Amino acid sequence: MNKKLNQILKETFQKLNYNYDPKVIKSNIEGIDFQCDDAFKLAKEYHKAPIIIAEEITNKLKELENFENYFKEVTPAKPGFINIIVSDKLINQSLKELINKDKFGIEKKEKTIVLDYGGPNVAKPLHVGHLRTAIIGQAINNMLKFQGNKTIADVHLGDIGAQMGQVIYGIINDFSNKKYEDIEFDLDYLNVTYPKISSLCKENEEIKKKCAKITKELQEGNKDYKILWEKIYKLSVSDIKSIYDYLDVHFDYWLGESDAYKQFPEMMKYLEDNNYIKIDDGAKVIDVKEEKDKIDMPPCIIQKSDGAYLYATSDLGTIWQRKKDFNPDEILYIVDARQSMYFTQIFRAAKKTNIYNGILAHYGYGTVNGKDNKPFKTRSGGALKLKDLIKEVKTEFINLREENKHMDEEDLDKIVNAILKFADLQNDLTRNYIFDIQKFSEVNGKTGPYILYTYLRINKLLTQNDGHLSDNIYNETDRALRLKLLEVTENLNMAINERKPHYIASYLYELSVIANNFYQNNHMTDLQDQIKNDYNIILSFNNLIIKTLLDLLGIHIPKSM
RNA sequence: GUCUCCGUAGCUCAGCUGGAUAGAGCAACGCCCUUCUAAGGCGUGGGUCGUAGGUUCGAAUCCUACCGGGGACGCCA
Repeated sequence: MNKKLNQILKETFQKLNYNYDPKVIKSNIEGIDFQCDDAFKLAKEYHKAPIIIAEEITNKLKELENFENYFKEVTPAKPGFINIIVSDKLINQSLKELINKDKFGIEKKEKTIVLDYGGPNVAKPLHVGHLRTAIIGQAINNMLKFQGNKTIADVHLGDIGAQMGQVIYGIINDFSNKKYEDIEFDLDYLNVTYPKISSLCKENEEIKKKCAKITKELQEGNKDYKILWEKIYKLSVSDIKSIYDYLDVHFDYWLGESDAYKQFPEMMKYLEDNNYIKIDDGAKVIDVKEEKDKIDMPPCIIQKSDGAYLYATSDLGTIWQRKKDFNPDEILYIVDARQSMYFTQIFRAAKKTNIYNGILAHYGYGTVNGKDNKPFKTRSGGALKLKDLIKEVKTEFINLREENKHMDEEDLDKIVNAILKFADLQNDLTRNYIFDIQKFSEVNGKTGPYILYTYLRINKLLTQNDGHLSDNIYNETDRALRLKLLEVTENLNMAINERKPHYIASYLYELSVIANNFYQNNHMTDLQDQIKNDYNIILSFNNLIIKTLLDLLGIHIPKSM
């Protein structure tokens, strides 16, 4: 509809010899649908008062033969606005077109995009810090897929870092009388051992060194350690997977740093051969300074002076591998914003060395903070485990009211997902947010359950319709709903192009408010056939939108609630 | 210190490619179930958009400075 209006305005501007590409915007003035503010822009160039131009344009518009097809009213206002009330006919025409369009008429794209939104460490449980990246990342993945892109999600496990050496050290100590092959332990053991050794390392330099040695030897391919590594990996990864599954977060590849390590010999040779590497204080670095830099950009260190590889090497190796295996147009990282300078270094290094010349982007999400505005910690000081968070939200929800105690498990889980995800996705991803478990038990107001409830109560009203929408609109709530439905394309485009799921969340909420308003004010019983048919068409379209957009956010609709 | 993100209602947040009277949720108060789910709807109160300048016909939005907060700044990830 906006397109249509823009076009009509453009023609009108041209008739008056104004050379400008006008745009209508949604008006927040009561009773006005759209406004065009471009008379102000023309005022300077043509040396006329904006209001004069606005009047000329409205007068010209009114001369249109088929004016009534498009407008109910067009009026110039005060300093130079042009206020537009569209005709019911235009609304319905636009709605009919939209309903027949594939994917709500969004812009299609066909790129290959790799997404990085996992990053859990093997041997450490998933905690709240992993929640945002998973939820946001999966939503962006869904959005990009919906747009037509081919997406490749890689969990990118931290599977060969310092924590592995520490856990192996712990195991060797606890099972000193057994052969590595015969050692057996379970998840609970792992969950205790890692924090134990990790804190030991902090107070005991000796142990820390031993663990580091194990890590280094593991990275270099020590076969004994590899035996234990595999046992740890199997246990931990299946646990990690089960939680991701619960959250409906999925990855096409379960690669990790250890896979990146496989790229090192080839990559390092390439870097050396092409003279991209400099020795600095005994370490191998890639210089990533640029003239325009406002700060003194440190070089990207890819091999420590003791010969060990580190995080940057592994990320560069991963890019190397992705280029080789997937040849993507873009690689997106949904990672904590605190790493933004680090990513600048990596991206520059990849570009400068011609390892990868496509688009590299870091969508830094804000830190999850506690009420003290410091990164969130539980009372005991650790990070809250995702498993515990989910359990708590679920219990809270079940206890909310009697009916919930009898709800079937599948529906329950869908609602818990909706609560968690919507609470997270309604915030702009780039900003910090205050984590409050209370927030995740909220089911009234701007929440996931509210949207689900809206869908379900409207779904019950739906009966057959013949697919032919009339040109009538029956009342104000009806009109408001139709106008809101028409906004779906614009909102989707914006969300997908900017990779900001919260635009979808907020549109969903606004649509639900209006749909509930409609529900309250229009009873489907005892209506004339024509009206009933029309309502069925717009309500089923309403629910199609809600369902589709919820899907994009990773939220699914329960059978009942 | 430098860079960076941020400061909007009591609390948590939208709005930021400039438009008219700054929006939600929660919390508070009031009203609406003989009619499709009240997990709902309607209404009331609540604001120097951190401060001060600047650009502009017009600034929460753009620019500058300052105040306040988070974060990052070479061998951690």
